[in-house]
Amino acid sequence: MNAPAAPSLNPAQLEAVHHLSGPCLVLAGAGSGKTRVITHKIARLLHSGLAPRQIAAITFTNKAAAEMRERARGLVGARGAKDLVISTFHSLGVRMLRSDGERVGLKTNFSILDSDDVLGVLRDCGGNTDNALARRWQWTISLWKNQGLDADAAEAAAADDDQRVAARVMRLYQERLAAYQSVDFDDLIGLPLALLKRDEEVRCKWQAMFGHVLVDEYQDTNAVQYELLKALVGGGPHGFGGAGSRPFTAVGDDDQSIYGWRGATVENLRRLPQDFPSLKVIPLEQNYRSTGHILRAANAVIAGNPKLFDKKLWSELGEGEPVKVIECDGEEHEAERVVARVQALRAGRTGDGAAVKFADIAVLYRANHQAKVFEQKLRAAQIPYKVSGGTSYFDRAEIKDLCAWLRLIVNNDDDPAFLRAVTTPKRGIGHQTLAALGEFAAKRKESLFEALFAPTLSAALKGKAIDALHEFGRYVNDLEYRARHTSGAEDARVYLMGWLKDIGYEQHLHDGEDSEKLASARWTNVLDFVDWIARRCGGETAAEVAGTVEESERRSVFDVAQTISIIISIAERGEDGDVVTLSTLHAAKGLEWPHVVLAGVNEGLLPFKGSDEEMSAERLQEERRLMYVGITRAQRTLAVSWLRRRKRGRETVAGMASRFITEMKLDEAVAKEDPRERLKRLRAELVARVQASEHAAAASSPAALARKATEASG
DNA sequence: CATACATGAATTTTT
DNA sequence: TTCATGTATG
Repeated sequence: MNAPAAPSLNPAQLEAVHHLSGPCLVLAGAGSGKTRVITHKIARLLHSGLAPRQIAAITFTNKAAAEMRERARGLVGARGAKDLVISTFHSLGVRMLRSDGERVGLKTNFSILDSDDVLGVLRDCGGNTDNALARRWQWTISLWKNQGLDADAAEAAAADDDQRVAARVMRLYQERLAAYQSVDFDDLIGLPLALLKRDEEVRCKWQAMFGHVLVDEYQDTNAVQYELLKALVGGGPHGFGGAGSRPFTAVGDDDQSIYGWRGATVENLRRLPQDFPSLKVIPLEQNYRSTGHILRAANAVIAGNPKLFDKKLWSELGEGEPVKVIECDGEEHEAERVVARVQALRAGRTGDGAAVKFADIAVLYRANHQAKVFEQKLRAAQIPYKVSGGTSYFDRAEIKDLCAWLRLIVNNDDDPAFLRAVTTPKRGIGHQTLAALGEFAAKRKESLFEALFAPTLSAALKGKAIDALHEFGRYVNDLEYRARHTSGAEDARVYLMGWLKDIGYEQHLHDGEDSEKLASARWTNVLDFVDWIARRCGGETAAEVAGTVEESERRSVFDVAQTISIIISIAERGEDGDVVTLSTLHAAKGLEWPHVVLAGVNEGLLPFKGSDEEMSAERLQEERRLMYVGITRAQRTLAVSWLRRRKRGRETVAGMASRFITEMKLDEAVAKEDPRERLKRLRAELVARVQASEHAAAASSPAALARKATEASG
């Protein structure tokens, strides 16, 4: 995937790579080889004399960062790639705060709360409010922070009572975070920015550190991230932006901006030429991914949006096949037809007849719940698949609980783990106690766990609370000791089950869950997890670790726990071979497949329309970009399906094809098709079909199945 | 206070 | 359909 078709860079790419002296904006259309540009530019920068550590490439996801490092390694070798600063905005923020956070009142080993933790804190702040309200607050507060507002600014700008309440909760929340010596994800951007703005010494240090900053997916930046970028590249009268800044490269595509709802703003693209008058804007318009029909459909759809910059994709890959529209009776029918198409593609009975793997095929849709029917039908047809973008096994609360304990056992100073473990299950240690402990620890610049055994703690806390904390601490120490001396799957299982019994975890699940069924489902997950860890402690017959079936080495629980985050990330990456991908459109961004089906392309679903809000022009434009992103994921064939009847709530309502299907102007495309092209295509299809029927007759597979598949593909 | 039933609402996601 | 929250009843 993502393999460049061209052996060398095209003129626009070259220009982008060679522009080292000033600010540069690369408008990288879908499939135009932007990662190539970034990696080649990194190589060029190294060649021009910058040290690896002076080059910062910033991405949005860890996955993107890992991929970029991999690609860079391929180009400049392992030695050069190792010291490149390739990281996400957030991990760069962590780095800055770990190094200089003390200047904004943060001890060096502050904790980072995940969104579950945040929800808990917010519920506390609001006096044990219900989940839904707390979630709304979380949402609102996060958006505010993304716009660079603090509690005061938010309260001043609050539009109604709800927002005023949220702003007051935000103030409490910030106080609580400070007391816990914790930050949330948004703070990982906001606090470094505050740091750079406030402290000239620190600002100079970081500005001097990076000779060139590259930002990937620039259209996804929010206001605060843009400010942080400006602060990093410096220049200008106030040290931000303007003339005299360090050179940087922003790579993005306004047509692929699909994260406005979480604070990203295309404004950042609009402002870039204004804030940096010497900005060099370079559009990359040659697409190396998709065939003509697909690209034309994409261009036609996106033409419905006002454009910021002039840019139109073209391709040398030939016309390919026309985009197919599949009209379905309902969701079930849609899933059946999609499955049939998968089978037809796989049997090579469509397109140019090249061998098609399951992994070459993706089904993309607007909302997660749409995956369900496809899963059912794919399972029924025995087609392997993976769902990307859904909640992962490792995101489940119970698994995170246990991981927190293991993290704490391995690293006593992991404060987020401490906070989670010490309160799950509840053991009479509340936020009063924890706030006091946090404050105490912060003063001493110690982790919570260290602070817990300090003799002077008794000055800050009452005896009862201290007793509870000490008991917890002793228990964790005991667990740690035994974890080091327990190895082999069987003993590990005993150890882990004993631990769960000690902390009363099963009971905890039943207490927290009012449905018995759900509680036992969670407990089953826990048992799976225990088994999963135990197996990794080895010593058993034929333990299947990383696919090998050899007698494995015995490893201690401690060792296994130590590598748990790595194991999880590998398990999550799922190098799971030849499977069909089911994914939301959002999660599909940046990926590509030879064959793509866009499912449920209905008015109301894509463009999505909630129950009672009317759609603003901006919302519609973002939906259109989403459609554009979907179309441009396809390399060789694209099918778009929609539902004549759609379920909404309990009732079934008439479904309408999305306006985006009309906007693709498919009829026009076929009509304008070169007659020779068309003849060639039809003949190829015919040949493929004849071959297919021969193949079907020869194979033992039921003829009915083959007929069905052919039907659906034609 | 806990359980049972009714009613209403349903995006997108990374760190 | 499913999930979560609210209300009524024991």
